[in-house]
Amino acid sequence: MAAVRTRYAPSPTGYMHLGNLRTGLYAYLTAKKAGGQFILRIEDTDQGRLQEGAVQAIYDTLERVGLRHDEGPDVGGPYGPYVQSERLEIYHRYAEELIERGGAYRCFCTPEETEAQRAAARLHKRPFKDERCRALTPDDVARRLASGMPSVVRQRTPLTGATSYEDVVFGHIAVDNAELDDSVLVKSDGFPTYNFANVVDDHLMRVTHVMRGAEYLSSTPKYVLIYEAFGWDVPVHVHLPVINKSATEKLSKRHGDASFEDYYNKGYLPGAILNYVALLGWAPGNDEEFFTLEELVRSFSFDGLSKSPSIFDPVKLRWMNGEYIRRLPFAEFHRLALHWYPETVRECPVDLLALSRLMHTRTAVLSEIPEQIDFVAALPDYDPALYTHKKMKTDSAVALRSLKAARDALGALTSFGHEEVHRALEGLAAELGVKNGQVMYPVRVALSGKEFTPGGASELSELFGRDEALRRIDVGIEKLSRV
RNA sequence: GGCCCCAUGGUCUAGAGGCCUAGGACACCACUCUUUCAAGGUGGGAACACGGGUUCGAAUCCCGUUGGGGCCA
Repeated sequence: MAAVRTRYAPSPTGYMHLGNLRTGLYAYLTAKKAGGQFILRIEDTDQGRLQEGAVQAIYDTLERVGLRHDEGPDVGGPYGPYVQSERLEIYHRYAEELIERGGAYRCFCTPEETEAQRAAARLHKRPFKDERCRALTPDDVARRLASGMPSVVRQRTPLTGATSYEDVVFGHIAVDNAELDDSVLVKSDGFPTYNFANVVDDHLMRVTHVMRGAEYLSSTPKYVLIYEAFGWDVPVHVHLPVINKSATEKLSKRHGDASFEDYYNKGYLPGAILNYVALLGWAPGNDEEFFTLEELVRSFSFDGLSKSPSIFDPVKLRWMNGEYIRRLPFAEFHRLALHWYPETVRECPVDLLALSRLMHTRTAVLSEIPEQIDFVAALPDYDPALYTHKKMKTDSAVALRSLKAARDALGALTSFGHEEVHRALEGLAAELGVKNGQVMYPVRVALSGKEFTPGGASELSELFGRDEALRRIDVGIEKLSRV
């Protein structure tokens, strides 16, 4: 049996949405699991929808998630070109051959005429087959062509019989040929449609497993007919369940939905995104849910693919990203976090490593870092009402007393590590006969001006160092004195 | 509308006739740890769409209904 070859064939029409990425991932896994080749092909025949920079975005995304293609526009390969707009000659040649073989015909109808036939077909509840152009003799065609009449190439779908194929995930799919429309294969501008280009390219590029979204499930019989008309082997088909945004909406790149770029730019790790997306529509058969790309290659199997569409859950992605971040070696987390520390924080005298240590378990998404540390470079102005906290049993009087005592206690420390500070504050609470929180909470608020912070009073004290810590406590004392 | 496909908690899913008192994960709730918030630990609520068959036995097989999705318009 020939080596397994799969292809990922995105259209450069915008950012890469996650469902698309997952299709690429599964194609990659299928090829690599079998030691075969993974091909990248750019499907840019829909010239109207091309987007500037979209091809680059495809390269960048594949690179970031580690899906390396063996053949493609940038790396070359024996079956190029790998960009459809550069293959026009090839499509024309095969279109002619298909016409000769009876699998297609030239249609000279104007859009109006076609629409009229369509309407008539609809009225009779029949699929659209262009009876007039189907009946044209070779001479008629030659004459019209010579006179410069514009034309398209249409698939000649059989009037009788049935066409079927075995889909790996959906099983036996069959349709009556009489139900099929004669769709356009080559447009009047000379560009092929997906319907034609995908078949020609997959065959010429020796693709063994065609993997694509389930939305193609019901048009695949038409493609099978084309393979058969050419006398080509029909590749294995693997249709993947679609990923929806909600029960009623699907993920669309037009709405700027879940695109890889969006998540990547927000500080999601490529590995986490890929891992999450791998599990939408595929399950390993056990309870594992963390996989590196290599592990996916090992575990992946068609058996685990599901048939029903799934809904993309950003909340679970966020959780998974948090897990990935927590599992990062500390040095690696620090390196990543640094990019998200504002200039003011990077330039202030706090120990950034200590800050990162506080942030490591508290970061689910990198982009959420700035707001969590917005009190570090400068103490924000805050409402002294913060000092009143029911659960901590503090009010302004308790807080004021604690802060004053803490000021003295901390001022006397010779070492300002968080353990020393913690011990000192604990001792202070005992001395004052109050609960730990009645001292800790006000100190933490004074240090940060915030209700919630990464780390508590002692960690923040160490972070700021004695001078800054005492200064902030003084500000708190002053605020409370004015209440 | 025609054709194709799908159907386990809110979500992702395990389950390929008895192992199911339906398992895991996210989310949610409670408790715990505790110097706030996270993280961690413990516990909890929550599903086989419905109706018929087949079978000693069905989430698992068959048919229908309902619901959802896709393709062609």
